[in-house]
Amino acid sequence: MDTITIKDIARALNLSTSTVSRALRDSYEINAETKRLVIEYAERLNYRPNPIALSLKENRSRVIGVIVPQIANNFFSQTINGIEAVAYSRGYHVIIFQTHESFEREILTVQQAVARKADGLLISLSSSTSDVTHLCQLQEKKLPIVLFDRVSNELDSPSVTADNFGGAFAATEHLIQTGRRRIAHLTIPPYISITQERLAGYRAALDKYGIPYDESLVRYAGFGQDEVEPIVDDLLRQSPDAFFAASDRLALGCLEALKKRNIAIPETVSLIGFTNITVANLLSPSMSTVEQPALEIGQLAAEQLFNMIEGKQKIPQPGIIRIPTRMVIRESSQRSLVG
Amino acid sequence: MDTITIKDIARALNLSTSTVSRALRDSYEINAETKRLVIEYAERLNYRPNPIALSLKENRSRVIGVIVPQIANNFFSQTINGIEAVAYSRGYHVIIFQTHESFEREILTVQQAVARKADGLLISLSSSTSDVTHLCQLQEKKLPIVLFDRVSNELDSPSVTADNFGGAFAATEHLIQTGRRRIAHLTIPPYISITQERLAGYRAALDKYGIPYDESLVRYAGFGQDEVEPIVDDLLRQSPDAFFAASDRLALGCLEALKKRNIAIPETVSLIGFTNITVANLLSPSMSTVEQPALEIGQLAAEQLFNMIEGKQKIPQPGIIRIPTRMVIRESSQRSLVG
DNA sequence: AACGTTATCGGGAACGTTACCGGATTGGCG
DNA sequence: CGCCAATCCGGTAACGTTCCCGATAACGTT
Repeated sequence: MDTITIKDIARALNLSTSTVSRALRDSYEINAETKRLVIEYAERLNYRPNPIALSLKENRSRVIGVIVPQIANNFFSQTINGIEAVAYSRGYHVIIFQTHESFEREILTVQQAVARKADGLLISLSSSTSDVTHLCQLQEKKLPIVLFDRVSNELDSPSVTADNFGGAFAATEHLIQTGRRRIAHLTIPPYISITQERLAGYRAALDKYGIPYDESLVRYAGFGQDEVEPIVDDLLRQSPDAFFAASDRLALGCLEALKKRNIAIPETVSLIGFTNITVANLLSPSMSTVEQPALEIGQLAAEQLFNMIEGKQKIPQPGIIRIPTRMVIRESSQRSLVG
Repeated sequence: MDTITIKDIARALNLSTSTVSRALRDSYEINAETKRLVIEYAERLNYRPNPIALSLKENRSRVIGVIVPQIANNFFSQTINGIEAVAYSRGYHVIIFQTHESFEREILTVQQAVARKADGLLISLSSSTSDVTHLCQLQEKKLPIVLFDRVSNELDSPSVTADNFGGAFAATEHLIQTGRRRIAHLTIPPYISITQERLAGYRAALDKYGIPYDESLVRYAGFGQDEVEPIVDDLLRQSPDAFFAASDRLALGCLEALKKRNIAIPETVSLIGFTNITVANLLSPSMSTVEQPALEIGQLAAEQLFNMIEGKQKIPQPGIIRIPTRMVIRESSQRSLVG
């Protein structure tokens, strides 16, 4: 309606749109006086170039798409924070998509992002995604893609994750060194890369200390509301002396279930989580955690993406960047008096 | 590059672009056979209309802007969840902006959203915002705006908030009924509407029970990292027997500070927070809270906005929709044995 | 004096899409 | 047989912007 365009300026100043355009972009072939006139007038009317027209012309949107399983999750909202910081500093906007852990929605969502002409995609795969051909196709069309956290090695794209193997190894080793032997591992659906890596770290630590790997101590939990409790019950029948939980939600669900059953932590079983909640120290008992640098993961992933977008570095080096985790020992995994 | 357009289809089928366009929109003036041809071909090539071209033509973006102080905050990320659900079901996309509690950034951010041609704005004001003329101007330009949570009555727009007065009243009354008299109120910067409302609820409850309002028991905390602790220290000199904290962050900071000083909760002081953290029951002690229905606030706010956008209901009814809060009593505010 | 240079600007096309207007062909009807 | 309406389709402008190509002077160069 009253948004003013380059045409309005041209008409008012008796110039052509091309002249106005060039004056505003400070072209050398425009008279200094004319420039001044145009710029002053534009300023006075608070002219802003129409980004949509720009996008249509330049075939790019200055928008990147971020696809995550869900945003109401501490880890992801922190990651998005990091992504946004980098994006905005480069003049890009961020559109966030949620897959809600559904493969179908992931496909739809990716299509949406592409239709919207996102200049690049930052993706953390849904837990039900085992096949990434929908992403491979995009990559063949030269759309920059960077994976983070939930990555896949079937896609030749840069990836950024925490050092899941190292974190899981450290957590398991810590439990062993505090006298635990039957360490249960409660983890997320098996397709996801991080599940595999954490499981591998867990097994490697067991190996190192000559503890046989017992499959019955490992359980995969989905993302349902009340899925955790029965699984914990089930695991308890194997009489574990420690729990290593692979995510925020699982660690908290685990803690809740154990408290509900009046199982002493850490006396009877100790507990360590792979999580990013900020209140771990305020829990009862305060919870040991392996922390992932979420903000940094987001920043790095975004930087990788912009390197691809702007550097025209078309050939993605499909390296995985691993960021070290940090283990914080709290009450829930103290050496048990019994052990 | 290889994104196919209506022109490609026209060329391939020896038709004009207008015919293709109408065929795809199922116009009555196109032969059924031609339609079939076009639609089949489009399907085969996986044609997707270019939303940017559409936006330019129709002067709307099918994008709404959400402006919040920060996303890495349980309340806001839940709210955004609600907003997204409604938006996506209506075929809109959501771009999220963060103000980081800065007035300057709020102004910039709003400008950004407008320049990006957002069809409407969903805003929760920054804590340093006392002046909303930057929003009034937009409203005069007929841009639909809906405020939520941190609202302002200086703007004639629909607003959606929790029942802050009622929640604060209930929390304070609960503290009084469990024998507390010197109730400290730790709250957020005073400009924000919710601060005023919660303070009013607090005072009203005191009034009802004939407890004089003591200004020295009320403190305003900013959003700095280590701001809470000294304030708690300061408040403790007034020997309060209860704390009513007005946000997630403050309640947790309060809990941490009190635990650090070995002050028994709830024996010496009891504590209730105005918050949305999901782990309140796992804290030590488990924390009483007044919960806001964040998801619902987001949904309702979004629906209000879409009513304005689509219903062309240009004249906003500037009513405030208040959604009831829910008080959950846990250990931190149990009746003290002493009192 | 004829030509090249420089400075400064305008015209038009293009990005992908739709809407308006107009045109062609056909069939029906008087 | 001629006219009109219906059916079906094409051409073009427009959304806001940039860029390529010219155009027009004024000036300097040979």
